[in-house]
Amino acid sequence: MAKGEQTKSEILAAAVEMASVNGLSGLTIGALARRTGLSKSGLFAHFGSKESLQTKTLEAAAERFVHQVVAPALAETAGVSRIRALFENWLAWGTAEGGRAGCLFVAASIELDDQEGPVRDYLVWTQGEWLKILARAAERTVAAGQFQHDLDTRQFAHDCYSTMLGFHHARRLMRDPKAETRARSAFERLLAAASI
Amino acid sequence: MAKGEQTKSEILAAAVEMASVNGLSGLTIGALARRTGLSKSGLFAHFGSKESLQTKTLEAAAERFVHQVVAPALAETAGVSRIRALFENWLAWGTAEGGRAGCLFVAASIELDDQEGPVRDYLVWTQGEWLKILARAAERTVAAGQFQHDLDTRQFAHDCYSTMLGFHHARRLMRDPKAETRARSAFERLLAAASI
DNA sequence: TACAAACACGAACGTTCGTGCTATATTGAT
DNA sequence: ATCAATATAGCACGAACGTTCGTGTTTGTA
Repeated sequence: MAKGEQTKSEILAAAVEMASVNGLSGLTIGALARRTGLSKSGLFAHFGSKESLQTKTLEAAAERFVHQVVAPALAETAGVSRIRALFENWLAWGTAEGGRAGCLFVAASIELDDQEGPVRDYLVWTQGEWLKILARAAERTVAAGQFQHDLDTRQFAHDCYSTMLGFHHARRLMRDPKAETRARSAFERLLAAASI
Repeated sequence: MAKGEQTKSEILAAAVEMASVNGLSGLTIGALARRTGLSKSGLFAHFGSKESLQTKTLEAAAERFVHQVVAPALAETAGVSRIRALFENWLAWGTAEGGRAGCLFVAASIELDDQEGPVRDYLVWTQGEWLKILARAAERTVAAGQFQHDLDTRQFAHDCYSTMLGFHHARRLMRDPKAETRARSAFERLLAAASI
């Protein structure tokens, strides 16, 4: 990896962390430069615009997400156990880094829901992909004979994600010690309702 | 109402709208002054600090929320119909103003989950109250014999709110035309699982 | 070893941020 | 009509914002 790429990926690693805490608009170039030990202009040159930095940060987060949440779950055999893995990995992902920093995508989803532009477009795309991944996992579970054959898999994906969002709220804002218990309880009921 | 109070409540009405779109940190004093036709300093004098403005904005939103969501539901007879009213009113609340402007509390919940301070504290309090309202409505439904007597009402409240958050995501970010259908479907399953 | 390309820096731009002062209107009670 | 209290405007501040520019410093290649 060339020097520039190396630096860029270090910047983006810090950017993902910072944006997870302060949001994408709270991700300022000055603060990011201070944190990475670069000058503002030196850092800026890597991206050309704040908007580009935001998009690249989301891309970097998506790469991590695939690595930490999706890929390990695909290692599980298709069916309920894979769905369980997706769910558990997501909980761990949203809780990572010692409890600090919620899921960047959740934060961005709220921040950008009224802000038109390419950053929003990219976010919508990733979120759509994530829902598709959940739906596809449900389809495979139907095919495996573990879920009802007439299950609305898109609805199932939607309900799963709602549960995750509820967890995020309970855990990060309310600091409810029962957050994980609540989330798992809701998730198990979803599984039960979908199962044969 | 004295002149000052009149102006202040007009400011806060605009502030709630603006913060619903841009978030609490995106609610800037300059933009708010421009919108209300006041000078920056004139507006500022009403609050003394940005933090106070944010808190007062949340308070104003809470007042509206009680008025539009909670109070009408309390007019319904206790039981499933009241819970349904709470749910439907919430959907309408999050969709109000011609589709623009999501729920300010949802936005603030994400924005403030890592930002310590009195604004966060106040938000946590309101969200706790909201969850209590849902739980209490469930308790009354149990007492009315419409829900199972051993229902975990706090869990029920949590699951309801998760469904609302899922709706918010589907509707505002994804612009899913089926958002309401999906939300109602999930909600009806919740009701069914809790019912006798 | 020379040289071009890639990389990073410091300084400054214009704008907006929140927040103070001080003075002037506007208001409500006497 | 007078006067004190309240309400708003004007102006200025230091800091931070994203961005641009010109200039060095590394780096890989010829």
